[in-house]
Amino acid sequence: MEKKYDHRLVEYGKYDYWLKNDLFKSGDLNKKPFSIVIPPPNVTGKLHLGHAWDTSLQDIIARYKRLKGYDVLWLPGMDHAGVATQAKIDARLKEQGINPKSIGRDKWMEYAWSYKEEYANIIRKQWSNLGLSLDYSKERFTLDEGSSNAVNKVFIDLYNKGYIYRGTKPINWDPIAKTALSNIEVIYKKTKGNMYYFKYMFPNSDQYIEVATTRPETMASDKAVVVNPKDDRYKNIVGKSVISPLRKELIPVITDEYIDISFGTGAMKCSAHAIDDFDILKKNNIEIVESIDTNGILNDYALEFSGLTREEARIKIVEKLNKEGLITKIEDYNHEVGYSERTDAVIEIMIMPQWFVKMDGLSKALLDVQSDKEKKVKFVTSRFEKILINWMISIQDWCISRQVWWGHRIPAWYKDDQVKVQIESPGLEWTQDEDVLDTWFSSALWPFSTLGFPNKTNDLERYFPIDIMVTGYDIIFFWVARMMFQSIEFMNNIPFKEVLIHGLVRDKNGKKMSKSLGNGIDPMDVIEKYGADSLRYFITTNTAQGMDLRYDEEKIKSTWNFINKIWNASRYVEMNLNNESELSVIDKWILFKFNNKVKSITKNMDKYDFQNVGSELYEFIWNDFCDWYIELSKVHLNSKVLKYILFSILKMLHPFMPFVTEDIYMNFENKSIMLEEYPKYDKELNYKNEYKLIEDLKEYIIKVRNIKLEYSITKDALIEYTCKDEFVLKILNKLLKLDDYFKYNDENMNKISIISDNKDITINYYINENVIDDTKEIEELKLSIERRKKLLSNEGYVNKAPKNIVEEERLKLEEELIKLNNLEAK
RNA sequence: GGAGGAUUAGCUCAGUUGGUUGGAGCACCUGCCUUACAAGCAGGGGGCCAUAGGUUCGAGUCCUAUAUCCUCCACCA
Repeated sequence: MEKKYDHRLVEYGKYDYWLKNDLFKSGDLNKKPFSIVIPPPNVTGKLHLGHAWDTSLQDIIARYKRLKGYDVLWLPGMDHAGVATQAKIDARLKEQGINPKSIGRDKWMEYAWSYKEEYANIIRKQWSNLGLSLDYSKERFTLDEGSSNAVNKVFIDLYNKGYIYRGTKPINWDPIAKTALSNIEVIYKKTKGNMYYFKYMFPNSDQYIEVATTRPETMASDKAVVVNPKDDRYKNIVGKSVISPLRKELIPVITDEYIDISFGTGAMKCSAHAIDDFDILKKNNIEIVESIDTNGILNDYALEFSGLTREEARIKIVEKLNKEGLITKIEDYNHEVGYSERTDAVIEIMIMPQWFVKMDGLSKALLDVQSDKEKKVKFVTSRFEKILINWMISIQDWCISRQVWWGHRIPAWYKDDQVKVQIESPGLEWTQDEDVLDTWFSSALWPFSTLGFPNKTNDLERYFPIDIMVTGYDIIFFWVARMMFQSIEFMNNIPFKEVLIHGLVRDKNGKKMSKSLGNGIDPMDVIEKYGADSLRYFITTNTAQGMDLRYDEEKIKSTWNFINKIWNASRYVEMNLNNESELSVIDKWILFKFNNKVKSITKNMDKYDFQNVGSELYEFIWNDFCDWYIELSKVHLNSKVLKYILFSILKMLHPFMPFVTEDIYMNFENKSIMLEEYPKYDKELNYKNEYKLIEDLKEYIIKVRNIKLEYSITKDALIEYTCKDEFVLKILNKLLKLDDYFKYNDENMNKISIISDNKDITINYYINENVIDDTKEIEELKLSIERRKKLLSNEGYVNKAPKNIVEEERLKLEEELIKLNNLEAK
C-alpha cells in the first residue's frame, strides 16, 4: 500500500469494476427483497450538495442491506421537470437565435429530447463519481412510455371517478413561462410596495368612499366596492353606486363578511385579478372582466394604458389619478407578493379554464391511513408527519394543467363544447387538449410507475411498497403527500413503508445555498479535492436526523484525515500479516469491545441514525483500535485478530465510504467487499474480565503519563513499578516507554496502586522524586464519596429508582472507597 | 395569523424511554519527528445546558410562561 491515502488513486476505476461485475443488480430471488427508488433529479441541470446528501443516504442503506443479505433494488431515474426544463430549453434555443414557439411542437420536442439526454449523461456521471450503487438495468424517466401509460391511466380513472375536473377559476399565472401553476409553486416574499388610497366618487357629488389598494394596475377591472355588513361607517351607502376611477363606470357598493373592518379603510375594491375579489364578485353575480393579459400586459379594457406592463401601468395610472385629485395618500407598505418558483415572475391571478384534482376525498383517505398505526407510513423523524397532516387538512384543489410542451399531454379531446377523456382520438373532428400535466403529477406515481404500473408486474409484486423513501423536507408537500394519496387510491396501499426526511444544506454561515446568493458548492469539486468517501461520510454523519447541515470544508478535511488514519492502520496490518499466536488479554479486550460496538451500531443503522453510527465508528477506530489495540499489539501481536477487526471495520464503513473500503479490502483479499457479510454480534465473545483488566490498565497508564508530563519527569527521573504479571509489565514498559527502569519486588516500594481486583496483576509503583501531590485528587474523591453516600441514604432514591441503577451507585462507592484507601495509605 | 424547529465549551454540533460528576470534532495550552500515520502521538484547560417557575427522590432531557433566532403554511385589500 502507498504511504499516504490518495483518494484519486483509490476511487479511480472502482465504479466501472462494480458495474462490470453486476454488483448493483437486483433480482436474486433467494434473498429477501429490499427496495429503494431514487427521488428523480430534474434533467435541467447538475446535482448539487442536497442531491449528494439525499443519494448518499440511500446508498448507505442500499449497501448496508446488501451486506445484510438482502436482494436490494435501488432504482434510478430522472424527472422531466416540465416547466423548469422547458424554460431552460427555450433559453438555449433563443441563444442560438431560434424562436422556440415558431419551430412548432414536434421540432421543439426533438430539441428537448436531445437536451434531456445531454443532462441525463451528466447526472449519470455524477452518480458514478458519488459511488451510488444503482441498478441501471431498471432506470426510468418520468416521460418514458411506461410512465406515460401510468399517467394516462391515472388521469382517466380519476376523471371517471369525478376526482379530476376542468373548471374556469382564478389560477396562479406565470407571465414569463406563460403557464398556470399550482398553489405551492408560488413563493410568497415580503416585498416593498405602496398602499394607495383612492377616492371612489359618488355620482354628481363631492362625496366619496376611500378605498386602499396595493395594485392600481388592476383598477380597470374594478366592478364593485365591498365593505363589511357590520361596519357602521358605511351602513347608509351600501347598495349605492360609485364611479370607478379609471373607466368611470358606475359600480355598486356591496357587503361581505370577509372584509376586515380594521384593515385599511375597511373598504376594498373588487377586480378580476385576485382570488377573493373573484369569489365576492361571483357570489354577487357581478360581471368579471380581466384587464391584464397572459403576458402580464394590460389589455384594451385598460383603455389608454393598454400595452403597458403591470409595473409601468401602476406608475402611469397613479400619475393620472393623482392629477384628477382622486388620490388621498400613498403609504410605504411591505406585503407578501407571490412569485413563480421557476421564473421568479410576479404571479398574476387569471381566470381561465384549467384541469384540477379535487382534493377532499383523496386527502381524507390519506388522513385515514395515517391515523391507523398498522397501515401508516412511518416518518423518520416523526415531526414531519405533523407538518404533512396539517397541510392535508387545509388543502385546496390541485391545478394540474400547464401551458407548456414538455410533459404528458392531457388525454382530453374537444369538439365544439363536448369533452372526451381518453387516450385515443375519438375522431377526425376532435382536437386534443394542448396542455400538459404538472410534472409532479407523474412524480406522484413514481414508486409504482417505475415498477411497471399500470401492468401487474413481478417487480410490483416483489418490491412494492418501497421499503424506504429518502427525501428532503422541502418537498413533503410537492411530492411525499402526492405519492401517498395516489398510491392509496390506485395501489390501495401506502407507497413506502418508511420515509426518511433530511434537511437542507446550508453554507458555512447558515444561509441556504442558492444560485442567487452564489454560495452553492459543486459536489464534484469536493470529490475532486477530497474524494467521494470524505464527502459522503461528512454529509451523512454530521447532523442529527431531520436537521439542516452546515457545509464546512474544515470538517471534510478532518474526514479525509480520518480516512488517512484508517489507511495507515491498514498498512500496519499489512506489515504484520503472519504473526499467529494465542488469544491474549489484549485480543480478548478488543474483541469484547468490538462485539458490543457491532450490537449498537447495527441498532443505529436499522434506525437510520447515521450520525451516531459515524461517531461510534470514528471513536472505535481512532481511539480503541488505533490508539490502543495497535499500540498494544506491538507488545504482543495476533495478526488473526488484527485482520478480523480491520476487515469488520471496513465492512461497517463500507456503506459510508465505498471506495476506500473496497480498495483496502481488495488489497488483502482480492475479492469485492460488497460480496461480504455485515459483522454480527457474537454472544460467545464474552470476555468481561479481560475487558475490565485492560480498561483499568488504560486508566493507570493515562494517570502515569499525566504525572510524567505534569512533573516533567523524563527518563532521568525515575518511575518504578513492579508487577507479578510479566505480560502486563511488558505492556507498561512499552506504553510508558520506561523499559530501563523497572524492578521486580523492590521491598522499598512505598507507593501502591491497585489497578485490578485480580491480585496477580497488582502493580506497585513509586516515583522517587517526592513531588507528587495527591491532595487534590484525594479531596475530589472525598467529595464524590460524600455525594454518593448522601444519595444512597436518600430513601426516596433508594426506594423509587431502578434497582440496577442503585446497585451501580453502590459499586461505584465501593470502588471509590478502595481508591481513597490506597491513596491515603501512601 | 397558524404550525414546526433552534438556544449546550471560543466555533460547528451530539446528548436515547428523566438516573445524579454533560460528550465529540475543530480551535487553544504543554510535551514529543516513538520503526502505520507530524494530515501524526501523549497529556491538559475550557460549560449556572437562553431565562423564570413547576412536576419528581432526581431535570440538559417532561410541563407552563418569557426572550432571541430560523423555517414552513395562510387570500388581509
